[in-house]
Amino acid sequence: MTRILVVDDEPQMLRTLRINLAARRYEVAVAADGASALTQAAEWHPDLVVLDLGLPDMDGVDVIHGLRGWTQTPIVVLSGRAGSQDKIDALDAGADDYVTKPFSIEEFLARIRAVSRRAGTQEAELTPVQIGEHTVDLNRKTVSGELRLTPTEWRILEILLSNPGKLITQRHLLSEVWGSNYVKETHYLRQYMTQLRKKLERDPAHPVHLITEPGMGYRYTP
Amino acid sequence: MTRILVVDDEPQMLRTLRINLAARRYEVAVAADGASALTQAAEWHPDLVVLDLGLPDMDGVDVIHGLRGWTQTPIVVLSGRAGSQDKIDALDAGADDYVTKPFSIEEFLARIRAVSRRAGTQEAELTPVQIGEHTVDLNRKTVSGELRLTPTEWRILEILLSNPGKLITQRHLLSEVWGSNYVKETHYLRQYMTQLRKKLERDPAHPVHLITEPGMGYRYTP
DNA sequence: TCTTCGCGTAAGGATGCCGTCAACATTCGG
DNA sequence: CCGAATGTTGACGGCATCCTTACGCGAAGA
Repeated sequence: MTRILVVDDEPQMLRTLRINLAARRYEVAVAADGASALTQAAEWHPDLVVLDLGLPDMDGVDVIHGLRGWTQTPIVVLSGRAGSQDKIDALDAGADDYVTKPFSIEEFLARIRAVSRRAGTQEAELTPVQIGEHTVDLNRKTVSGELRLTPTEWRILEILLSNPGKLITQRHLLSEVWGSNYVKETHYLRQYMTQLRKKLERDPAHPVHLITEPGMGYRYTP
Repeated sequence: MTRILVVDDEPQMLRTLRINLAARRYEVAVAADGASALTQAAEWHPDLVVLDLGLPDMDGVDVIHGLRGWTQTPIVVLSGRAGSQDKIDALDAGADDYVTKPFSIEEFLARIRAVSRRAGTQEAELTPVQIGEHTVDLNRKTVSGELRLTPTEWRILEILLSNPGKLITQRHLLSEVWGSNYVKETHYLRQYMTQLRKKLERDPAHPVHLITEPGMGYRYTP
């Protein structure tokens, strides 16, 4: 399910967007100012951000810069200002589309689809993955054999499994799962990797699929 | 250089767009109707298509479908029709953005940049490199044949392989890998070059790809 | 021929990282 | 309000990687 973060300070607009997006089966989170938008995005990792430029605490373009510092998540800007310079600034800062109020909700949804279609090459239905004697289905978040994984375990596994054979640096894992302030806390990873191996590997002491690359990171090998 | 195909039947508009795009160092080709647009696109393989919906010979949405049948090239639609249903149809057919006339040329250019920026992020993959009988993939940090390299080995190899044929001075390697305070410690390099050759070269005593240039530095020759 | 210098190779000790166990804090559902 | 599941933190032994030292070799020059 596509996760959308809606950033707007007008309760009326927030309500309208949330209802319409939820009706289309999007998973929606909201933020009312720039600061909480940035923290929300870092924690929740939305697939798309809808951003109103008229925020109370900071300039909308700065919010775009803040997001683009670490993520390529599509950004659709909403704005009451129709001036072309505003559009140019927002688009060049890294926004993917710019919609001026008032707008048709149907057009807005079509633009959401267009933008996330272009971004969503990864969304192409991941096939279930075999790890030892277990089958992991990332789409349905299920593991064969009465096994249950915790949310954090899923987030780690998701990153590793969707890049088969590729080395994922500790830095990347930590910043994706815990946020960029936790880049040094490598013992988190050690902790959860042992958990995952205990649950998934046939012989947790000699892992075959969840491999450590000393000094660098971890790797899933099929 | 980015290649843009402009499809429009009004000579005035064609002229304006071509001049403005050329001034921004885009390479421009033009087409005046849907049929020639499709053949032009097939022959010329543009990086982006600017498409006016009001063509004389066929419906604009059909042109989009025709393009989307074989290419993912970004499409920016121009249209005089501001109706939201037109936008929805075009976007859902596969267009990436929709601009209504009249429009600011600067805004239009910003949207061109935004769309082609998003399309460009999907590429940028380094191709694996052959060394003797081994294949080295810098992206995934893998070597064919159950071989594993240490972090320092990777950092050295990364510098050498991304400059094929070029001489890399000892000074440069040392300062990149160990820092500028270690510029004199050339024995570090000897140590690690031996290791790399042992792991990668067919005959480590007579290297073919990881070459020493006495007194200067090292070189990777494909 | 002898000397000097830079390079390649080998082996051993030091360091830092990793895996693991265990305790504590926090969250969540009943 | 309580208990269980999850997340966080600390401690410690083992081991891979890195650094260091030592020595042999060959090329260039005196």
